[in-house]
Amino acid sequence: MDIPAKYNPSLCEDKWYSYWLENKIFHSEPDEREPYSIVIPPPNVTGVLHMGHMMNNTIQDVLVRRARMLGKNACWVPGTDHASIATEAKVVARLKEKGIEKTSLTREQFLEEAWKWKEEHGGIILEQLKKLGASCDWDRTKFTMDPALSRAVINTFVYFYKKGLIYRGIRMVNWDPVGMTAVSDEEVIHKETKSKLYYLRYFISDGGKVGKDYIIIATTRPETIMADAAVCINPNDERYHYLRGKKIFIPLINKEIPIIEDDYVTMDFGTGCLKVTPAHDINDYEIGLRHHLPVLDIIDEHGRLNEKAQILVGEDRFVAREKIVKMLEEAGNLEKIEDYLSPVGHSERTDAVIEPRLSLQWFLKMEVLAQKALKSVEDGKVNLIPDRFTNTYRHWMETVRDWCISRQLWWGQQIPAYYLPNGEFVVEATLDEAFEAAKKIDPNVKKEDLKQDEDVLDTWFSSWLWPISVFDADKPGFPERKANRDLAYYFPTKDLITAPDILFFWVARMIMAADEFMGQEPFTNVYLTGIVRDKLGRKMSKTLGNSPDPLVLIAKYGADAVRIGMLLCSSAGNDVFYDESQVEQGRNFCNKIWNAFRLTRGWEVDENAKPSESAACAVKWFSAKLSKAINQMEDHFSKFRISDATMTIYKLFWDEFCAWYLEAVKPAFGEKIDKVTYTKTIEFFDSLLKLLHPFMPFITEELWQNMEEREKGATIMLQKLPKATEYSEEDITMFEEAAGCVANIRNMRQSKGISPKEKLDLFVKKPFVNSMKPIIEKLANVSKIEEVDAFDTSLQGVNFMVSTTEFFIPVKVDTAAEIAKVTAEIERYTKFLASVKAKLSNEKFVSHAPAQVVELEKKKESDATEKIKSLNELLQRLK
RNA sequence: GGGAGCAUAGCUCAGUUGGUUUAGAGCAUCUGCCUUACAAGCAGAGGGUCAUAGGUUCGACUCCUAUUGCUCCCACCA
Repeated sequence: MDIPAKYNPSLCEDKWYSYWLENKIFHSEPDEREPYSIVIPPPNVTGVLHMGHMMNNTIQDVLVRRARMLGKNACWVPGTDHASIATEAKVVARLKEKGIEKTSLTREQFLEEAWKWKEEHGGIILEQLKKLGASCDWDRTKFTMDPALSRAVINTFVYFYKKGLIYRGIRMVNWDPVGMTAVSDEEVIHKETKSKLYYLRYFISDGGKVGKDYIIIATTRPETIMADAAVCINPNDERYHYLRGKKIFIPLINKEIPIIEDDYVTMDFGTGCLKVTPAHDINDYEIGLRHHLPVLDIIDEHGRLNEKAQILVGEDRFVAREKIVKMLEEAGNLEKIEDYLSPVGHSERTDAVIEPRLSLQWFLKMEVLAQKALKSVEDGKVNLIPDRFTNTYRHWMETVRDWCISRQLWWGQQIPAYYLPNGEFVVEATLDEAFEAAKKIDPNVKKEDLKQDEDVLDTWFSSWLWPISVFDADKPGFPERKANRDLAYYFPTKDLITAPDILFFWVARMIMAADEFMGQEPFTNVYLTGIVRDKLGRKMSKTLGNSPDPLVLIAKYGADAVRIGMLLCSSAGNDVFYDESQVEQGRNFCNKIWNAFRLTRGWEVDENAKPSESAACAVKWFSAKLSKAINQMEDHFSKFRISDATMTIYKLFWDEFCAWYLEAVKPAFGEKIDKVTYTKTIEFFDSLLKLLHPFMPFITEELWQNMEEREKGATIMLQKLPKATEYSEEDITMFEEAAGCVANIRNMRQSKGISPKEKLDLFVKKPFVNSMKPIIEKLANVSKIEEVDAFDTSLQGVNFMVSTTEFFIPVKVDTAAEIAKVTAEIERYTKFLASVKAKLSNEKFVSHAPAQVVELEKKKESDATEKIKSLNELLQRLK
């Protein structure tokens, strides 16, 4: 035998992946079969594979491969997301390393750099997915900034603008001073942050001069006092009624501002006095609107104080905070400082502290879109798995605010709004169309006078079209897509596998877009995977350095092992605690499969021999077991219980097929195996490999190809998954009884130090009806099974019971130990019997419980009574 | 502050309309085996008052209430 004893994944993974690619097995074209389509959640184009991707894509691959083997036309569309903020930040950083500032480049020059970066790094993550075995249709690989996809985005913008859902306005937005752009509410992460509450003295104006009296105002942001427009008190706060109509001075700059009254102020928080800074706080902005306060913006786009601040100009807001506190202290305006824990908004992408900032942005009205998207889920047209996410989904959809879709970046789809010299604008997909439209406003306008909006669109404004746009790429029209063959065939997709943290960012918005443009849901099931955490429960992250490199893992253990490791610990919606031992388990499993193959491969077949009795039994039993497992797996898959399905096939292969079946059919040393059993075994093995294939594509292909001579281009990938047949449950229970008997005998051998090689006699009390007796003989190494009415009391030996059948093996025993064991057994059963009897003597139980439950208890009673009786007899004999 | 979820063996989790469960699995642990497919293996064993306290019920891991601990989401008290 020339097969090595250990499976070496590196010898077959690349080989078979190339084979699949060469034979275009992942590629799908519409045909008469039922489609099964999945779109990949597009990873960031500049990203690298992390454990979350591994988990996510393994599950997708399992589903796709399974669908393919069920005879469906499976299509898994891969691609990447341009991720505007993240990518732009990386490009800016790279330029900086070269000593180039973004501001020194033109938009075109910058974009050239960005595309270069994309070409260099964009494919990395997809190449990594190939190592995992992902059976994506690579010919359909898309990028959210591909010309056709970008066109779709622009057309969508124009469409919503003309529908009146997109508007432009000055609003307080979440400003990311590092990314130098506005971000949407969803991109702001609130973190509990340790900060300080500063109590400042504001002196009351005495006829335009700084008076002697002061009030104390608590603030977390002393650096913004220069932008204060008023001090606000609650109208019901009698403590401050004396301030009505008075004015007050801002410390340091001595600017006089009014005292105003508003219900917004909480009397018992801080001092009950609130400094109102309309330009730098969303609430203050709203108070300002109510009281017509001036808005003074003293922080620039970098988060630094500008000249309007008068002091500390050019200082970063946090530096300014430190400095101004000192200045206030020196000036006698600082009362005290308290530690304070408060939620502070951070940018999802850059982690910068968000600065509320007034700016001119584009918004999409969400109310109606959200209502419809909520209905899709509530009506069950989209199933969230697990369904408890429906609650959070509903909450979000009911409280959603308008979506800020403009970003002050260059990397992305530029907003198709064109400004006329007079400040008016038109929204059209192209400059030519815009020119036509502009002429209607101003007949004298020249094309070159039109200036396109500088901003780009939020990345999610392109990814929400993903399940539509990936099929539409060869058609210029959007939303004119009726005639698109691929879209008509593959849309809607079936399942979406993604992480719960982008349920709102992405999933909800895809539902909105699909409803708007396709009039139906973009997918039926949304399977939300857990977040992969380390053993300590921390989220895997680059900064913590606790995320293993998936490629290193694959190199070390093999892709199949990594996949099994991920699958075994993945239950929907629950966080996943990753530990390398799971991958190790996967590797061991590969090895087990490999060695089972080596065994069958090494058998020599005797064409004329008849199957042994034990082999015949094993075949009968295993075919029943196989069918049962197939049914169980189908059930698990229908409920997205992927880890259970994995465990079902894992145990079927290892515990049933290897540990019992192969042992039962294995010919004695030096002997050949009969043809019938051999053929059956290979058939079973073939079925098992097919069932395993979606989980472990590489090793199964390798072994399947080696089982027999295959045609050119043949692959296990396209074989039909075995179907369950009618089977007898009795064959299974009979076998289990026999196996129980074998286990008892093995146990006895071990405790008595009897070698497995030593043949034993086995006596059993009549009647012993079991069709699997030969299994006992072979696997327990029993020379004969003799049925008797009563055991020979003159023989010393060991008794044991399986279910209610009594067995006896004559061997030398330690009588005292045996007595102790039996006594303990009797005690245990007596206790159990007592509890059953108590139940049965309870009239209420007998009258209320269903008949079959009562019957069951009665059976337990009689069984236990029986057992105690024979145990007592045994005890007598021992004595 | 509001909402959701979780708590079962050392670890990770099943337990699917409350009764075939005297609570299961995998891993880990321990014991014995280099048995001619596999020591990445084989054969066995031990290990849980199902977070706590009540309640409903003939019967509760399962349903209800409260408490404790953890996690996540949402939220403009300076």
